[in-house]
Amino acid sequence: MILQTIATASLNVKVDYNFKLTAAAYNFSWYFNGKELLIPLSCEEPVVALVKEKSEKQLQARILSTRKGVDVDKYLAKIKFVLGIEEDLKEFYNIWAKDKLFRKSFRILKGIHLRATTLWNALLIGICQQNASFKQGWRMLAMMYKILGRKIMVERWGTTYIPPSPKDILNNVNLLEACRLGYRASTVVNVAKAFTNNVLSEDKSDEYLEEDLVKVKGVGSYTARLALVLAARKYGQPPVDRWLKKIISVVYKVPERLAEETWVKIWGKWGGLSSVMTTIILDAETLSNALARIAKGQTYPILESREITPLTLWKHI
DNA sequence: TGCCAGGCGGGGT
DNA sequence: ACCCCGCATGGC
Repeated sequence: MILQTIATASLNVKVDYNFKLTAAAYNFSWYFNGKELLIPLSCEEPVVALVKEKSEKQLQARILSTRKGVDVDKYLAKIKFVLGIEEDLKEFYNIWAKDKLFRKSFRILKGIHLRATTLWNALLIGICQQNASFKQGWRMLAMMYKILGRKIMVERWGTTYIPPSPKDILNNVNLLEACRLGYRASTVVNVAKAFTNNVLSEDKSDEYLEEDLVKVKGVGSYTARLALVLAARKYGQPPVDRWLKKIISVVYKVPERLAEETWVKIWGKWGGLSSVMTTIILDAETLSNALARIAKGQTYPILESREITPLTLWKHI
């Protein structure tokens, strides 16, 4: 069964937007090939979108499925939200251009937006980052897609994977072991149960607050906040892990206990976006390497890096 | 080998 | 409100 194009649309971009960086950041090879971006839109049907640059300020989106009668308008709205092409970051840029830690990356990264994902997938991403290196976390997530997700064929693209649904996880708990999640596996199961019990619902993903998400055992403040950033573009409460806490305390010369407060003072309502951007700026280097780069003043990503970084992940996995 | 890491919860104070 | 520890797994 091959997914075929059932609709095509042009998307006008009105804000500062760098498609390639946005598509590349924290992505896998089965979703981005350097030119075209594949966005999974629905696991049931299944439906995906393929997006590429058409011209300056214009993207082309194709919607692909196995049947014709899908709700094109609904999916187009979803594609726009995922891409963030209506997200105005002017205020964020004003801070970025002047901030001590950020300013050197401004020219390189201006126009990058975070791609949004589902609440469920955002929680999986967060759980995989818990007490693990950046590489280990993304490898764990990749294994979940490959082992528990749905492998599908897409016309003029090839193979891709749809992330496993909560049901897929609960029906194949035995396969989680092969994903090498360690003790994080039980948190994945708890979150999957929360979705199948309707404690959490994808439809309400933009209504949730941190306090709603941390009710799930294994989901703490960091994971909840990261999920709100990635699923709802809620940036008000920044995810601050040990890595970022230390970096903030070094760069701004404050005790670690004041790191979050300092971050919010600098970034205001954009703190959550800045937290994720910091990992991109420093190529998600391990803490000691990140601090060495800060000391050298290398506070911008190496776009052509041969190592695995947030912006080159898609070349490796 | 034996540490330790982009968290977390449970148990202490 | 804090502090402290154990925890699966992989990397060095």
